[in-house]
Amino acid sequence: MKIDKSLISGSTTMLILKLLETNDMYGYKMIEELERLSENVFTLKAGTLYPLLHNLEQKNMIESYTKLSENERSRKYYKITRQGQTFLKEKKSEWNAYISTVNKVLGGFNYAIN
Amino acid sequence: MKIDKSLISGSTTMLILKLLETNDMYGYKMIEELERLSENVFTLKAGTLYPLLHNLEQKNMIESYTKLSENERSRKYYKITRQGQTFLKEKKSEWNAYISTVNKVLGGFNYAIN
DNA sequence: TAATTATATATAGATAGTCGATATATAACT
DNA sequence: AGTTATATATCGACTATCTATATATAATTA
Repeated sequence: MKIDKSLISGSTTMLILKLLETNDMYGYKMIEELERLSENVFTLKAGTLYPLLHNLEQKNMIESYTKLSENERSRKYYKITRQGQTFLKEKKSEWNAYISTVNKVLGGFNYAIN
Repeated sequence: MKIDKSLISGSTTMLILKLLETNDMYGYKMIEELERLSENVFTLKAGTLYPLLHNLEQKNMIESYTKLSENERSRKYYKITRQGQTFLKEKKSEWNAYISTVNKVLGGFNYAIN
């Protein structure tokens, strides 16, 4: 199912931090992972991800380091910081509050008198 | 709980159409109703709502009519169209797919090998 | 009665998140 | 040798939302 992109707005940061909670990861891999885990629903674009990563690093939510292998090219890995973990926890709480509130409005009966 | 506004992005149209599914309503009342139903979580701003209503009307999702009362001022009521009802149904499906996908990513274990 | 607050609608400019397009570079494949 | 996949980056555009401002009337308060 195709989902209106604007709905996804705002949750990307949370999802990226969630990926990093488990493993350090580089940008390109995040795109693939998000696609895989979401079963092709979230197809994050490079033009969205990289500026977002730079922004999160600037805010000290993540840290980067470059890892080199002999036969591999250098990749820029990101690691979630203590601050980033706290932030993720907050975002998850907000997310839960948000969906329960939307569902309240969607599911609830409207007693309005107008 | 205070929720990051950017998370809410995209669901406003759906929530407005949901309100209109039950009753015809005027703009100002929608703001109040959304605040009441969401228990003060969604505080939609007039500067957001009115352009959104104009946009929905232009797309034939809603229709407006002015209702006058002797001792009351004139209010601009909105009514959901057949097209708007179909659209709302779609938005709800997207919404459900969206939250289940986010939760899949948030809750799931990460088997990634990097 | 005058001033203020609540109701009601509207628009302009700013900001944030995302996208498509484009650029660059290297590894792998044909 | 040329193309495709991998990997990172930036720019300009678009959309949704916000704040601020404007206007007008009804209701309340000083």
